Amino acid sequence: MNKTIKVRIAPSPTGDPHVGTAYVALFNLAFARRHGGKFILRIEDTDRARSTVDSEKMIYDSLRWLNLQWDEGPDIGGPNGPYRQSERSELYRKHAEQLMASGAAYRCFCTPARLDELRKKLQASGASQRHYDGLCRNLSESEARAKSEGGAASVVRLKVPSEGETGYTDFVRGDVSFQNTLLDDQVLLKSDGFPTYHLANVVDDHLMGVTHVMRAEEWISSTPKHLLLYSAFGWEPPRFAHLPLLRNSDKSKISKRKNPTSLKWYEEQGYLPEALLNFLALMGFSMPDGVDIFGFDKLVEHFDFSRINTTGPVFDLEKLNWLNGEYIRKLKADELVNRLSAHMGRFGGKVDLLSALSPATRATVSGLFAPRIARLAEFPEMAAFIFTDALTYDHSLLVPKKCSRELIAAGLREAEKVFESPDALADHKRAEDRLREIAGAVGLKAGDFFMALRVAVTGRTASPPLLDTMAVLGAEKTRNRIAAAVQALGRA
RNA sequence: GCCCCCAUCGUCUAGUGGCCUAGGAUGCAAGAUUCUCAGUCUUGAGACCGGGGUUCAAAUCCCCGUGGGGGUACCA
Repeated sequence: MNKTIKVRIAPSPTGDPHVGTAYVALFNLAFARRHGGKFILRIEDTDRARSTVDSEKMIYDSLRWLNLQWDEGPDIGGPNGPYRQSERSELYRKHAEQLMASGAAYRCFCTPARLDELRKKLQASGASQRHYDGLCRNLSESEARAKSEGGAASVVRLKVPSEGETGYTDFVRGDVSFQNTLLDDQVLLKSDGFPTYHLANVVDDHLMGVTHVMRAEEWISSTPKHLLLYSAFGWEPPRFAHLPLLRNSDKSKISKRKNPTSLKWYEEQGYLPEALLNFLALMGFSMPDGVDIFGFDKLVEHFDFSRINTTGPVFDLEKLNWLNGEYIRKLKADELVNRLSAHMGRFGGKVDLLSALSPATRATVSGLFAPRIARLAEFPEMAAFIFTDALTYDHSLLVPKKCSRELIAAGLREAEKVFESPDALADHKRAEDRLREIAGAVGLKAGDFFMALRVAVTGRTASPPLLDTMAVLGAEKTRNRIAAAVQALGRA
């Protein structure tokens, strides 16, 4: 009789929603789905100074944006709530008392100053032993009561065995063990009555029925503390798996100084959620067949701890950009329009430029730019010339290198005539042929002439194919722009 | 300082003792396509941290170095 698998992520609502949270959530969710288990979202807001409701809301928003849906959480409830630690204080206090009653924990009255001193002394000596000397361990009940009643501040500490070792088998790393003598008597309850991470975490995971704890590598050295706590309570601990830590290019733990870490940023830049998820999956995980592009369902299908790496992957935006471009190019025409429209409506100028166009033209324009952008946010800037009526020309661009201004002007004037007919662009090939004829007649190389036309029509030297672009604008606008360019040349 | 984790192309990785002359992807370079840019296609350069073992055989197992990272809080 197997217990239902239950996993969780437990972000702290401090600051922007972190890409590392999404990373860990992704693998937790994949594992849960793989085994028909449940995925819990728990908010760890025991740090009262830094936690904010705004930050909590952004966590929901970002995870939803990524479609990392949880089965239980503060916002949707569940059988083992509340799922916000600030609402569970009483629970932690009771459990700490239970530990004191059983003799597994004790009240400690040592001041931060004394602790500091102990730490410094030990560091200086270079010895390998625990920092806290356990002074208050031996306080009698009456002594402790006297101090308490005298108004002395206290914390609750766990009695960590002074011999033996605590170990476990990590699903991704194998056996890991620590000497108990090196582990400090952990603070369980702070002097403000709030639990530390360790206590809250263990109590919650147990009470919520968490069977597998999948978290980042930075928690490895906390694991023995947690194991000791489970044992102090007489509880069966969950199984642990420590995921590699995302890194900056200098291999240090990913940080916002050196990398964009806010999920909001990725959304604003126009990374597709499915592309970001795919990229995150690539960080430390690989498919049996080696493919790089795969969706969440494929990750679920092939998820296995043996396919997770132990080495911390460097977070490389270049590869994300490539991957995102691949996803953009794979989008169906109407879906691409939807994504671009939604993105423009939400970010940047908050104006959906595409809405000014006919449905058919929207699809055409989107399709023209899809292979040219890596992020949705690049579109409004790159396609701006489509939507504006006032282009400004740079003469040096209008006249390609080694071309004479006169010839260009003459060519443009001829081209202008071509677009006097409303259906001049009905047939791209015919229109292109006519322009080539003009180039030849005026004495310009076709390439140079097309470049001049491109600048005249778009104001820039890089654009989608000229005739496609002109067709989107229509004959009239095309002609007007060419005329404007001729004028601009005249003024030069 | 002490404890723990880790180590294959610049980067993400495949590799679980012989299929390895180390594979793929990205990035880079070159070429093709071409009205520019992008895309697409083709080609190229590019790695087993070092030293000892074990073995007929080691990128793969063991040990020692070295390097990197994380932890060492009344943060999480």
